[in-house]
Amino acid sequence: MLIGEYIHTIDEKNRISMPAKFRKELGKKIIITPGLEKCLFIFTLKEWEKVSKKLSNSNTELSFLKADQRNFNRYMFGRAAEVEIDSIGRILIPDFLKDRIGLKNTAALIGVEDRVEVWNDKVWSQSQEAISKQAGELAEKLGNS
Amino acid sequence: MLIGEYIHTIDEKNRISMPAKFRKELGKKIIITPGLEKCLFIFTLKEWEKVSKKLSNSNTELSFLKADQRNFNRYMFGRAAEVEIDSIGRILIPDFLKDRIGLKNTAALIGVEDRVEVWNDKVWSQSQEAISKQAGELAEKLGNS
DNA sequence: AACTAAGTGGGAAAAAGTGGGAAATCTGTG
DNA sequence: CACAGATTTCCCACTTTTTCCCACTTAGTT
Repeated sequence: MLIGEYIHTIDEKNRISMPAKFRKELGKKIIITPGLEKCLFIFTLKEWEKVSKKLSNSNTELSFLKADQRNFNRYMFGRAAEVEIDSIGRILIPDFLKDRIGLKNTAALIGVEDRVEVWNDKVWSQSQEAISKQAGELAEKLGNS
Repeated sequence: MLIGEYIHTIDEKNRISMPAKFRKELGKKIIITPGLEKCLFIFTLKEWEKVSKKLSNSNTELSFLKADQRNFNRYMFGRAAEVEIDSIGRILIPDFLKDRIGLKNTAALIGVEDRVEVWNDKVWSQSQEAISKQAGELAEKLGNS
């Protein structure tokens, strides 16, 4: 399971090292896609298979949302990239994804169960502050559903 | 069952020793997460499995499609850490968790049935005073529900 | 007072993260 | 098609952080 928060730097060559604790689970190749909210999602190949299968199959359940579905899939698939992890655990983030979330020198790498999220570190800490305040509320809400 | 209150110091390397009475039950590895209210939760791996299963409904659907779910998972998983207990019973508290609850030199370790809570010792004693005053009231409330 | 167990502190080795050079590849131009 | 310049890839090296192990101190027990 991928958990925890790590702040790493992005060097001039656009490289960023994956936290050592994530490497075993991530394997050698990963899929990086634009995420929801201002972040990127990183999936293992295995997880990506699951995700893409579910996204494409959900037509059956969500047929009334077809146009939305198409657009969402364009969003997720169209900008996804397969990226290799180098011998010492670093990846290259494509420029178009970097720009999308305003990455500059440092990024926050967040393990969220079955994916890694990449955030501008400042945006991350701000959004966490906001979320921590709501956490109790959210917990109750999810607890009831 | 984990019970009791212990005040321990946190050294310059961010280490804190688990009370000897907790060690057998905690095992070799634990999960430490932000708690609700201003404390951290420490779970055994077994307990964490239960907790995380309840938190994510990733078996049934994609965990990232609902905004509330995303945010709560970021909070619970993103700021969790799997931590080993060293040969003499100490753990390392990640900085981002330490900061969150304002830990400095000493912490209160509280056994609460199936988890351990970590508090800033001063915050703990204050909140205890407050709670003891309400305890009777709280009991009635819970008895009625 | 000696012994044991629990908690605290610190040094040395190992690992993780960061930076940078050189070879290889790509791009565009004459 | 050859070449220069730029970009990418691969590898090595440095620095910082983490991990592992050992030793000291305190408190409670016999």
